[in-house]
Amino acid sequence: MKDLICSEEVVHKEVVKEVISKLPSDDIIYDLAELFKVFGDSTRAKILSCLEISELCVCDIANCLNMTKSAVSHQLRILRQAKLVKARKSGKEVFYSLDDDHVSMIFECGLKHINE
Amino acid sequence: MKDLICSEEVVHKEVVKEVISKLPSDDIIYDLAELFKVFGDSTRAKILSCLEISELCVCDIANCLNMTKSAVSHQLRILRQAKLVKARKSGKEVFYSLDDDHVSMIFECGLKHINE
DNA sequence: ATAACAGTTGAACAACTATTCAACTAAGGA
DNA sequence: TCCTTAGTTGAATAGTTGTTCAACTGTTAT
Repeated sequence: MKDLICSEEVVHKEVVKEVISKLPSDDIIYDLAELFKVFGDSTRAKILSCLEISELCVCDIANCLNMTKSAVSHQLRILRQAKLVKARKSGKEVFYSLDDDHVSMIFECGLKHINE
Repeated sequence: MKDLICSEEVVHKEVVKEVISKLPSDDIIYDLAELFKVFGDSTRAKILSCLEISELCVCDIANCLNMTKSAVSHQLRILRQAKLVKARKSGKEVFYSLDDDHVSMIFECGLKHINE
């Protein structure tokens, strides 16, 4: 990991120093990236879209997406760990719903960018 | 891909039908996931954070992150393709900056979720 | 011209991730 | 009690992805 020479000009050194001092902490950036990584899979994005419409059990989600319950369950675990969905057990079934309203907000932000 | 039996109850069938009809198109969800995937890597998140502070050349970004120019350049290509950053050539150097203000908005949304 | 530097690019490799499969738990109905 | 269904889980596999390395282009300075 060298190759970091860049120009030895003072201007560059000072800009770099300034940027580094203003940068958010590594932890925050890492957490942010981890959060967006969860949104960054179309299966999970689809699951979240479903849950924006209605609370659903695993089987119904699987039917909506034409996927196996197992595949859906694996993704739900990731969404649960990210605190994006919550589970409610009722008899044999487990109903999932969005854990807070940030999900819709984040989707909205993304859509604004996509629609130029 | 079977295993989709779920209960044969009418209620379930109707909910699934309703959700499917209200779901955004596959294309939109795919594009959304692709966008968030770009944010979902801490190197790229860091680069974007740097550019939120100041326009920077590749070498300076590499110095800020303590990475090689090559690694940074690869990530900048991804950010360019996602239309999140734009490039301006000046002599030997290429200066990068944020392409629009959605980047900051999306970061803000993410932070709100992280801070519970 | 030639040397030095900024940046890009493609191939290779290692690390990660999503889906499948099979085995399992738990709850309800016969 | 036994069978069926809903859901979860771990291991395996196939596909994806980030970094490194080496080679390359283009610009500036000597």
